[in-house]
Parts: sequence; C-alpha cells; structure tokens
Amino acid sequence: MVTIKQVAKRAGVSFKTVSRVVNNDPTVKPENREKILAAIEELGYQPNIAARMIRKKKSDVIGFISDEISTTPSSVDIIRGAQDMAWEKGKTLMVFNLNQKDANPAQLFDECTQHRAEGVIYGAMYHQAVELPETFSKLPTVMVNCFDPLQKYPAIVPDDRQAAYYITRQLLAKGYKRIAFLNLNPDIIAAKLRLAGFQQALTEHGLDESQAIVKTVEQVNDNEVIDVTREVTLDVLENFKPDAILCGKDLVAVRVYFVLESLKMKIGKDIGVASFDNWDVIPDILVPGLSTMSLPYYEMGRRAVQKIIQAAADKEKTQLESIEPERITCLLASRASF
Amino acid sequence: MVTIKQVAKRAGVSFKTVSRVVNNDPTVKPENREKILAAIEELGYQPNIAARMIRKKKSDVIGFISDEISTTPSSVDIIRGAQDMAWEKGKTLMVFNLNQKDANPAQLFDECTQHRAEGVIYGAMYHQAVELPETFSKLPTVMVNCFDPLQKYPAIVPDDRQAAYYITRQLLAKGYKRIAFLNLNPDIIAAKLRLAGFQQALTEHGLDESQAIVKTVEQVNDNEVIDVTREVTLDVLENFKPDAILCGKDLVAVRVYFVLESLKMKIGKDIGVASFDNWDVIPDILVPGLSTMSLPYYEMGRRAVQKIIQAAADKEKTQLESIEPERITCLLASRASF
DNA sequence: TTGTAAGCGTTATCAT
DNA sequence: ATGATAACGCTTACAA
Repeated sequence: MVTIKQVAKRAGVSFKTVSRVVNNDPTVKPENREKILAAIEELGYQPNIAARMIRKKKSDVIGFISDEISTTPSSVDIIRGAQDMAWEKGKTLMVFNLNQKDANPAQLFDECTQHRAEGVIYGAMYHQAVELPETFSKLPTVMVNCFDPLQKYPAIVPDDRQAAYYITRQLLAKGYKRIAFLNLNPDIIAAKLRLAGFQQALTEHGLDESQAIVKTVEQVNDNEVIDVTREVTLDVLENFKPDAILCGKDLVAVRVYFVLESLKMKIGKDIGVASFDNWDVIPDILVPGLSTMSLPYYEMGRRAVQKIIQAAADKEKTQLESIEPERITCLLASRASF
Repeated sequence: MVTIKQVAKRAGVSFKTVSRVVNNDPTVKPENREKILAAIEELGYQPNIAARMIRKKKSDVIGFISDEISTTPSSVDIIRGAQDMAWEKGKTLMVFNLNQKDANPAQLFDECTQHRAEGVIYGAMYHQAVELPETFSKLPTVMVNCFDPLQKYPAIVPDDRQAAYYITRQLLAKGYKRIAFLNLNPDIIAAKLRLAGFQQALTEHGLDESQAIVKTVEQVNDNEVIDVTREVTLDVLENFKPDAILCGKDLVAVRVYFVLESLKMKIGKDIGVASFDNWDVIPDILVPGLSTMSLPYYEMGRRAVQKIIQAAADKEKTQLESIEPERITCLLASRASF
C-alpha cells in the first residue's frame, strides 16, 4: 500500500506537508497543494485509518450488536437507519450478529472494544427487556428496540401504546363502532402497551366494554407459540360481529384476509381491517392494501446513533440515575383496508 | 484505554513478555504467564487492533458492499452467512449499504481501502448483472447474487435453472401433468434461467408444449412493474385448467392462494402450488404451507467469504481469464401445497 | 526465557 | 509555509 512518504517523495515535499493537504490544512502553498494532490491521484494514495486512529486516539467506530435470533426485516431497517446516520456523522458502523456460532454478547462487546469503538448499540428484533452482561457498562451503550429492566442504559423503543391509541382513534373517527382487537401473545411488551392504548382510545371516545372485544391469537404452550388466528377470527365474526378488526401484526392480518375472502366479505366495505408493523411488502401485496401502523425502525436506528455520539461526547458525567426509554412515535401507513 | 505497557508494569515484566502472552507464545515462564494474565484481567486490557494491524500489515477485515435498493430479507441472509463464515475464519466483516445518502460504490470501496480490507464482496438484492467501477480491480473482489457482464470478478449466484428444473421434476414425479408456470418479468435473469430449467424438465419427461403453459405476471411499463397475478391466474385456471401452478416467487404464490381461496379450490388436493424463494415467514403463514425452492442466500454469503479469503491468499497470480459464476444449488423447502 | 531497539503510517509539537 | 522529531500501541528482529 502506498504511504504518505511515497507521496511526499513524488511531490518533492516533506511528508508532513502531504499530511496537511490530506487533512485540509489551509496553510499550504497552492502550488504545493496541486503537486501533492496530483501525486495522491497518480499513486492512488488512501490514508491508513488504523495508523490515524492510533495516533489520534479516536476511532470514529460505533459498534452495533444485533440480537438476530429470528431474521426479521425489522433488523435491516434499524441497521440501515443506524448506518445512514453514522455515515452522515462521519462514523463507521461495525455490525456484529449474535446468531453466529459460539458468539455471545460479551465476546462481541470485546470485539468492539478491541476496535476501540466509541460506543455500542445493542439492537433486539422485537420490543423486549434484555439484561446485558455487566461488561457493557465499560462503554457508552444504547439499546434499540429493547431496554434494560433496571434502566441502566438509554433505550430507544417504538411507542406501542401511542400506536394502538392512534390507530384506534383513527378507526373510531372513520365511524367504526365495534372493534375486535386480535392481539399478540399477552406476555410480550408490545401486546400489553397496545392493549392500554386501545382501551384508552375507547374510553376517551365514550365506548364501554360491550362495544369492543380483545382476543389473543397466539397460544403459548411450553415455549411454543401456536397461531390460532383462523379459529379466533371465525369465532369473533360469528359471535361479536365487529365492523372492524385490529390485528396484532401484519402476518395476522394476512390470515384474517384469507378468512374474510372465504366468507366473501369485502374488506374496506363490509368490514375494516387495521394492523401493526407495515412489514416490508406484505401490506402492499394484500388486496386491498393494508392500512397499518408502521414500526419506526429506520428512525430508531438513526436516533440510536445520535444518542451514542452524544453519550460519547459527554462521557465525563457518568450516567447513574436510571433513564426512561425514549419512545419513538409510530405513523400510520394508510392504504385501503379501512 | 489500558496498554500493553501498563499491564507490563503491573505484572513486573517487560512489555514484550506481555505481548508474548497475548499472542500465545509458549516460551513464557508459567509463573510469569499467571501474573500477566492476572494483570490483564484486573486492568481489563484489550489489545488495540489498529496498532496491531499497522505493524503486521494485515487487517483481517473484509468489506461487504450491499446494493440495498430494496430491503429484502435476502440481503440479511447473505450478510448473515458472510458474517458467520468471517467469524469462523477470524475475520471481521465491515458492511456498507449503498442506499445511504450521497454514497456511491466507488466511495464505499474507498472506505474499504482505507480500512485496509483484504478483499471486497459486492452483494446485490436480486440476481442481476452489475458493472462495478474500475476501482474495484484494485482489491480482490467477489460478487454475490450478481455478476459482471465481462466476468471480470468471481461471482456467486443461485442456480436458478437447476431450481426450476428440480421443482418441475418434483411436480411431475408427484403425478402433476398440466403445469402452469407464472413466471416473473422475462427481462430478469432468474426468469430466463428458470424458464430454461422448466422446459428442460418437461422435455425430459416427454411432455409437449400443449401440456404446459408459461405466463408472466409482471407487466413492465416505463420502468414501472405492474403485478397482474390475479388476472393471469383466473385466465389460466379457466382456459388452461392446470393441475399445478408454479409461481415465480412466494409473493406471487400469496396472490394465487387468494384466488384459489375465493374459488374454493383446495390447495394440495384440487390443485398443486409451488414457488421460488422460501421467503422468510411467508411460506409458513400460508395454509397449507407453501412448498417452495429456497434461494440459498445464507450459503452464498458463506461461500463469498471463503472465496475472498482464498483470493486474498493467492493474490500474486493476477486474475486475467474470465470466470464463470459459481452457481449454488437450491433446495426444496417442502410443505403441503403440492 | 526475557528484554532492547527499531519500525509500522500517521498526527502533534515545536522550531525554522 | 514547511519540516524535523517525537509519539501512538503494537510486532518483528535480534541480542542477552
């Protein structure tokens, strides 16, 4: 690889002057600058980041540890957001996946340390509580789509409560009066928060409990989750007769679409369907297109990088008080299903 | 950050001895080794990879440039495979996305050069021809899920022809006799290769053209792709009366399922459905589960890293002859749809 | 078995 | 405006 000294030789100056040009130091004679720039071009010189890093004691690297147990598109969007923001801020994102053979979080954290990352982002694939190994406290750490039960680290999560509240208000505003909420496994955080948001919206709108119904479409037996969307949907349609169905996620909505199709019910006319996720192309392949609350993964990724940069900047004030997770607002991706 | 010298001081030895322990040099007195290990533990010493890299003139970094125009789950799997293999080989994968603001391939390539990557993998989101900027020839480069028209670089692609051939043979073996192939936009590589594989399987099985039909479900108008799966499916069902439908991708199969549901046709009994992709959870949320040829993205990612390591090793022999892309075999993910 | 000295490619400091 | 010299944290080469 060509070094700064070779460029210097070629341009007939000292290597320090080349360094000045590379670092945009204005105190270089234009004439020399031209010569050096030409030499850089000819030799194809690229600065050695490692050497720079070692001297400047600054890596501009941010570690991203991704708990990729199940490969959902969400992971991609969080990482994309993080990478875009990192690029804009002149940082390099170093991504590590937890699903790798023999790799545990502490190991991946060490990898980040060895690269002298300025901070570490830990991302989970669905909104959950995660206990990080103690070692993470050695570097500024931000959690995305998850949070520490003791709130030891700043966290970025989707505002699931707001999402449910918003879409329910939206349904009510459009005149739907009997909403069936086919919620996810009640043990998961998102399900709890959304239930609260759903109920709040109903209450504020003056509806009582008889005018809505909440069912779960995921049965949990010994760590195995069984989907019972089909059965529950048929049951609810027959016994509760909703004018709208709010699904816990887009994949549930797909199943609901099938049930309604078989019953010859026209979605968007005979019955409204709404959902959560805005998952990849799913809402668009359905007919009619599914109106669904998008989970703000991309935005969360961007925000995480902002936070880590900020945290790295004011590293001196050690973070001791516990911190509420930052909830990112979800937006409605409106199509034609309600 | 704690350095090797601080550890040496603490352990009461020279810093060189610490270096020996860190690098598993056996020529260290066990007694000293213990002391040093203890000091490392106490101080939380982590070797500085940048410093090591600069001296060893070896980065163990592999760059991965991902053409992430559309965020498909495929990208995740290629990267996962690449990362797993990199981890196993003691390499670090540095991932860059092309969709970032103001970032072009040459820029990202420079980023790799600056990190002294030993090679670069360029990954595309669907099987296609890609012309890389000339600058890529400066480093060992491997293309995944895409290839150079002039075959200047080694490439890893799915064996689309084999995939279509295999699943068609499989359908025929199960007794299906009238197959409708709802192919993708005929301009894309996968569609062409699959058509060839499909026809070869039919021919070898002794079927003539009247016993099969091929239609495209994607209409292209001015760079806009319009999906006409619904219309084509209805047309084919009425006029050709197939006993099996082979879909160009899982998302097409979803639409076909809806049409069949509305017609009250029982998939797997009245008619068989097969497809390509094995895309994430799609085949499993459908009822019955969709039997589909999986695209071997994970495997392709692994292979790409293997190839780049090999290419970096025998860098001396400059690659001049053109190279056929390496086609990775696709496997059937068998469920209940045929 | 251990230590010393040099060097990797860069930036920081200070002198010219 | 430019350059000599030291320093960053590590490995290599060689000496003890």
